[in-house]
Amino acid sequence: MRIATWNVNSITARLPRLLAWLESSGTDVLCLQELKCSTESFPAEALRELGYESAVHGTGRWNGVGVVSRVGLEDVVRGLPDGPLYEGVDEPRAVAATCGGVRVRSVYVPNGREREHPHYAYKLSWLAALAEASREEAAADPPFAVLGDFNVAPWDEDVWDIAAFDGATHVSEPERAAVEDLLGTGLHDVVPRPLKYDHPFTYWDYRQLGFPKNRGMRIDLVLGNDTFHSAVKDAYVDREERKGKGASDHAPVVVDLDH
DNA sequence: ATGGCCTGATCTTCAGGA
Repeated sequence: MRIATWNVNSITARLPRLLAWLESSGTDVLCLQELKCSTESFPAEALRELGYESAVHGTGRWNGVGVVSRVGLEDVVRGLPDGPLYEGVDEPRAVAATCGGVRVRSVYVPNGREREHPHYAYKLSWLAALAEASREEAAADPPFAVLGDFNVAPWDEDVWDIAAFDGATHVSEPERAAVEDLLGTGLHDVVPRPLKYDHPFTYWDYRQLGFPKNRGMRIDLVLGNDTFHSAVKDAYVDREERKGKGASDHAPVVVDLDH
């Protein structure tokens, strides 16, 4: 089974590339983030024509997550139990489903903006709620993984130049500790292969020639429990999908499972 | 060949992204 995660930065803007990529990559299950659409306006019919079912949690302009699968889609859960609100709003940042016997949770972790910003405290609370929501399935036997845009680079090597991130979000100790706590529930960081250069970055800023200069970050993660991790045959970042006109600023992370 | 931001909405400017 081939499972992937991809922050598409608008499903509407990315639809032609998404449909082509699903076919060319042979992906069975895809976790999506930053749909930037409502559940009602998600292009479920176009995906159905390719043989994929969809589970979507979106409210409009911001955020939005989904799971699409051609190997079944059951037991959909939208949101996080006891997830924090931001400015009184329960934002669509998580959706879980069971696809072909594998439980997946697609997540779009809050950005945090600045360390002093209320969004940063929200980010830490959201990650804590994610750990609680995942605790049971992480420790259980059936294959389970949390996949998505974590907006945290777990290690200094996961950004192109740690010196450029002095005082920034995404690399701070509390954010990394929150991801470490999530791993502590029984999950393993499935680090993908880069297809070029020496580090598997998954995001490159649109600005200032970020991609051509390989100024990237590894912030899209696949965290799998023991059963999931043991079944991993291969994992890589499909950087080809970051190329050219009409690309998302994130590349898909692809995992092949012996399952 | 990978090229100096992109997306959607409050829509000709702006918030948000990371």
